[in-house]
Amino acid sequence: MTLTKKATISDVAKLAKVGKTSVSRYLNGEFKVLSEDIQRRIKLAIETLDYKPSRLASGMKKGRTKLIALVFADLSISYAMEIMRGVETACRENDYTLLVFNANNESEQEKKILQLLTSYQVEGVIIQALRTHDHNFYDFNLPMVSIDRAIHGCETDLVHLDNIQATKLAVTHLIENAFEQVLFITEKIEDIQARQQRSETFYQLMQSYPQCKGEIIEVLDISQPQQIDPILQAFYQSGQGKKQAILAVNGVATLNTALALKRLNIEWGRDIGLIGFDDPNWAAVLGDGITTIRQPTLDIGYCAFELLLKRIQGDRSKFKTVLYPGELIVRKSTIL
Amino acid sequence: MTLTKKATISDVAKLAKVGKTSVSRYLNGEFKVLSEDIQRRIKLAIETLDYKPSRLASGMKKGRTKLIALVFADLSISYAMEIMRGVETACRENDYTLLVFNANNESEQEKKILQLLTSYQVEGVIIQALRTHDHNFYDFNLPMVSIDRAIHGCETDLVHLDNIQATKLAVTHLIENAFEQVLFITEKIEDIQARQQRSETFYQLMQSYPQCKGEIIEVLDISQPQQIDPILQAFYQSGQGKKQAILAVNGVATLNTALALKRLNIEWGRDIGLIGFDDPNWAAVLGDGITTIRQPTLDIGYCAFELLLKRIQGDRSKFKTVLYPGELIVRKSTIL
DNA sequence: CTGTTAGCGCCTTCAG
DNA sequence: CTGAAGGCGCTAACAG
Repeated sequence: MTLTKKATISDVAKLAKVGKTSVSRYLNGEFKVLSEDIQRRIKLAIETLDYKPSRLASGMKKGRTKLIALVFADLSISYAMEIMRGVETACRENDYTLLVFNANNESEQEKKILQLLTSYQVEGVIIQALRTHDHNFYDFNLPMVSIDRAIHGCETDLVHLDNIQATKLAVTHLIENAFEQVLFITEKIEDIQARQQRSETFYQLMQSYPQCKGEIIEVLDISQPQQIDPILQAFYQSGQGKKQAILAVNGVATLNTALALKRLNIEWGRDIGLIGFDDPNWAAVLGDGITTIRQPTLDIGYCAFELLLKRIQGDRSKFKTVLYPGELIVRKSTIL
Repeated sequence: MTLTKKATISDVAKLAKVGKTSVSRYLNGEFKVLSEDIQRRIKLAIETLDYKPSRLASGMKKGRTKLIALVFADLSISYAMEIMRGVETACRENDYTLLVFNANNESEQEKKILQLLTSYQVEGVIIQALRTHDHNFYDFNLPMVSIDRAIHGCETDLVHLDNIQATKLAVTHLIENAFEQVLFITEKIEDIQARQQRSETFYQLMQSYPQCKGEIIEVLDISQPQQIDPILQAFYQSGQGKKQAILAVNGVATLNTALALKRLNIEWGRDIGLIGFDDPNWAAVLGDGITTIRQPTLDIGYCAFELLLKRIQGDRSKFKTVLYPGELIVRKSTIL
């Protein structure tokens, strides 16, 4: 219930009748160089004063703020949230604190954020970059690890889903279930690595299965019915009794595809197959469940932090790319 | 591409051939007290040195770190995410930076977090407290606004859904649609305010409608089928031709209720009515859509920040509670 | 208008 | 083992 000013290290020192240095040492766990007696007195003083060391001050002095930043291209997708949970968990376990930023899909914003980071002397950054950026990442002298996408012209550790393996999983599943015509539907690919890899892998894999025809459609705004409905309709009508499926590039695409199918009165799991990347919590309950390829998002976030921590601690080894395998979650939507 | 040490205010001052004070003033926008000439020189120096002021240092000096904290009881629910987006947006617009914490439903953790906050000298806190806490919030001398739940023994500004109005919305809708038996299903209420208010309001409202029988069921772990399935089954069987509906206390409850109904082969929108608080993105696509009461989550987050900012800026007025009205989103699940 | 002087709270020599 | 002195980068008086 201290209404008094916040206690400082000097207050503690005074009360414990020791030098500030000893208190500082105590705070930093250098117990071997402190007599039992002094430790006890300091401990007591700290408790009675309810003293909390200022990380600002110590951070300024040592340059170690115990702050890391997490920068998202778009915070509004549930995927970002899941990643964040992983990072947050790792932070908590390692006594780091998380600054969260949302570039909001604006390059200008992303740039500003990066500036801010140096202002706060964060020790490192985990970033899901906005495509291949236009501003310079490379004059950015901070430990950094990327998630999802490599940053052009700026080598970093990188962690993301093994898109090739994951796509293979999806395609194999479709082939095994005797689908004869598959539409890969994706948002504007731009230079977003996951979308590129998934669509390319899809394209290449389909070559090896003559019994099944693959097709890729890139939609500008996947949430616009007028853009997506006719495409799906046309695809469906082109089926002519063939067994058809749709593969959606991510959670958003899956949801919007499902919505469109509803509007068109095409039922997945009966009229058509549906499978999507990401495994949002609603996937199990849409219709009789939608088959998905799940990403280990928590692990990805956690791993990103671990890589970052190593860099912060001085790891100078070659940049790593950590790929996490996807997991196929089979549900009714692909069992026609 | 500066590989050289980070520039400091002194470097700028030296290069611009002015005093540090002038640079400081420049940085703080006190242009009226600076000659054009000096301003120009400073500007130039800052640019050539790529100087970025350290918020740590200035924060330490002025006590204004431009940092605020957002503390969640549970970061894993999508509701938290949406709130966060609102807060983040407000932060961005006001040049504040967001520290995000997850108490992870552990009181111990929440306590630690609060400690940390003072370490970083955050200027304020937005908190979704863990129930009525066991540790002391009130010796916590920081601007603070709560979301969702009031904090027992610690008055703060508070912003959340108008649960009374929202519940009324739901009940009225059900009555208007001639339901005769309604089950309110909720997770363990404990002392979580939203759950209390919703269930109590439900209970009271039902008194005024003799034509409709209300019932409240509190489930310990709503995601456990063995806990929820038999309850729903029993309720359904007790119907005897009456028009029945289920009202779920939040998004999680809605989802789990839907899952259970699926398992029990009871179809919402046909066999039974279903309506839930919160409006998660999947609500529109579960079955033919689930009727919901939507919370303006973005606004709630945004508003929380605004209230906090006022407090930070010295507002000492009486504590406010801001209630946001819910919005009824009618879908097929309540149109039998 | 401008610069000098003290610190903010802490950590790091460097002598005891 | 311990403490005094100096300084991290910045700002707030106080002089000029």
